[in-house]
Amino acid sequence: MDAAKLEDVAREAGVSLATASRVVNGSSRVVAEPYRQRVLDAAAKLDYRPNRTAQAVARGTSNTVTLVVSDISDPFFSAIAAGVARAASAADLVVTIAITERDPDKEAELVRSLRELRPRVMILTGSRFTTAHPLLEKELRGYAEQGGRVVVLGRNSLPYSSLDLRNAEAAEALGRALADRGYRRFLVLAGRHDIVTSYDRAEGFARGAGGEMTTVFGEFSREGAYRAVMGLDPEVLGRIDLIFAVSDVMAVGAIAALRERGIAVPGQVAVAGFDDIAVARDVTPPLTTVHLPLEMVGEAAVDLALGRNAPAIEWKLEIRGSTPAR
Amino acid sequence: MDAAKLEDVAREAGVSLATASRVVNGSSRVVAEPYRQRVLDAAAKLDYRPNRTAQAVARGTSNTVTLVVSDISDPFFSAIAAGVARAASAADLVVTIAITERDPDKEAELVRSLRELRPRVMILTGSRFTTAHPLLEKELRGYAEQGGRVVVLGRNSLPYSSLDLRNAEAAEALGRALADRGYRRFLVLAGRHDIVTSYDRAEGFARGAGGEMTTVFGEFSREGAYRAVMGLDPEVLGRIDLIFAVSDVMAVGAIAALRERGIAVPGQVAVAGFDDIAVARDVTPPLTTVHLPLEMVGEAAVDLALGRNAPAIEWKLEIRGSTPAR
DNA sequence: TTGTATGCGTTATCAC
DNA sequence: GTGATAACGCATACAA
Repeated sequence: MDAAKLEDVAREAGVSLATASRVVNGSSRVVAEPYRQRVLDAAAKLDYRPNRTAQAVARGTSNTVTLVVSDISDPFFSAIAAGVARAASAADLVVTIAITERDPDKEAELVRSLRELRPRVMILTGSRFTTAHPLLEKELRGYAEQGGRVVVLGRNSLPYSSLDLRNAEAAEALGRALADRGYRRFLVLAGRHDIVTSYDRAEGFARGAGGEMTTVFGEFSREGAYRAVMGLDPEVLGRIDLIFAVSDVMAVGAIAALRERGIAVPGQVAVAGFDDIAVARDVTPPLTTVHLPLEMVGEAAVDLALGRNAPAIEWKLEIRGSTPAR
Repeated sequence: MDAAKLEDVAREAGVSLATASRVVNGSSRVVAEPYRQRVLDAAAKLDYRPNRTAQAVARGTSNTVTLVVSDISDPFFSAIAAGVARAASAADLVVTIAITERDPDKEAELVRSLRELRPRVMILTGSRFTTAHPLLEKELRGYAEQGGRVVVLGRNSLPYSSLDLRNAEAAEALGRALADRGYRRFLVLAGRHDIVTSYDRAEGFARGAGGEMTTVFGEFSREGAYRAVMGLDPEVLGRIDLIFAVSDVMAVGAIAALRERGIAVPGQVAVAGFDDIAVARDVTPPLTTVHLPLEMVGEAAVDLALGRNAPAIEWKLEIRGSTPAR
């Protein structure tokens, strides 16, 4: 048995297709009460469900928000996704997700093919890169020209609504706080420097912390950080008193590597991260980090896309056991 | 400027709409080379992108897979989502996510409204309940009757493809292994007993472990477990030597509570979990658990939905530092 | 093999 | 206020 269509409802109610459409989609509110009730009854009786894809074609736009993330199993992104999902649900929007695997080319390709879905909104949360990407820019421009709303997370030079997490400012405050606690010789564990988020956090931290600063690069993931720290020269490790990883995920990898190398945390080397993902409180010692209200970030992204004014995103220092005063 | 439509491509190439359609969607492969090339050129020149929603209307079905999860920020679900996303991407399917917040009624309501999108596939990963849910069953039945493919994760009595994680079997093996290591007095930290997954794991564990068994119920989350353990009678805590939490997320909450209460882990009370989410290796001590290949589970769900035969899901014991031999 | 014509389920523009 | 009817963008019988 096929699904009941609007035509069936109209026939059952003894009204025209147009009238039936008016009452079930509630656009133009002008429908006389007796007719209105008959249509509603017919729809209920037939268990009518509108076909959203058909609506999208007729209206020229869908009720979809597309969320582009680097990796949905990364707690940073899944927390944001939770916020997007909640806000979208409240606005009666459907969320589609797409994974870039941290590949700028793949991201551009995704945006390109996702346009085919005619989403109302596209939210880009994967890290921005310092290098321009012509294809991405072209696709976004085309999408926006055709009425799509774009929201980009993080500092960027794209001409769309953007949600700045003020990474540099927060990292600077963290660096200052750790310097105040007596740390002097730092290792910054960064992602690639063409990742804006990584660059801003590393640079901000250095500015705030002062002192000696060594920078090491690794993949922007737990394993990348783990490998980077495992590969560190013992001489370097002996010289530093704190590792600042540009994300909690990386900090966790760094701690694992330090342990594996027999280096006491925070006794010999302290560790700090960024994001305050759930694990930050559950590792031992609890991780000093910068708290970001990630779910709220996701909600704010949807708000922005819908043209509402989004709440400001406020970061907050979380000084925990991984960086005792010394 | 509006997007180029198929009609524009056809006109530009000097062929009919039908011919243009045939070459760009690749269905019936029969199109003479010269025409074919002209259409391709025209499409490229106009930067033509098919309108997926219109295709969905015309074809009567979309290229969408809908993923229903309890909470996307829970690592269990986000790992599965990563697998679903990967497999879907490979099959040229788009993934939409929906969040139930662990509410059976909301789940049913979601399924109901998600049907409006006419997805090809619906994957239900939220935990099954032992109590029947008429609305959910009605919606799923209707969806399936209209050609939709349903895949349900976990043991269940729903008449659709299902992916059994063999929770009871694995939990039993874990219980046996821990008994072999000398543990005798157990506390099982379970979710509600009408959650099939929780019930199976608790029951299987008890069967394998033998010995004394106390069962405590909490919300199926980190906070729920934390609260449950914080509320535990000291006398009970003094009597047990191991807590088995039915998920790693709960185990982590339990460990936090034990620490807060000043109880040494694993010195006074050992802890074991289930799932082997990423954090399991990063907490201290590393968590003994049952490894599930969660991303593979997600991929297998898509395989099943597409009528391919999915690889078997193999669990594996991971005995770690949280349960030393005694 | 190609083109014509019709249909997919809705919305929206008209007259009435 | 209501009802024909033409879009919306594409797929596909059927005829040529």
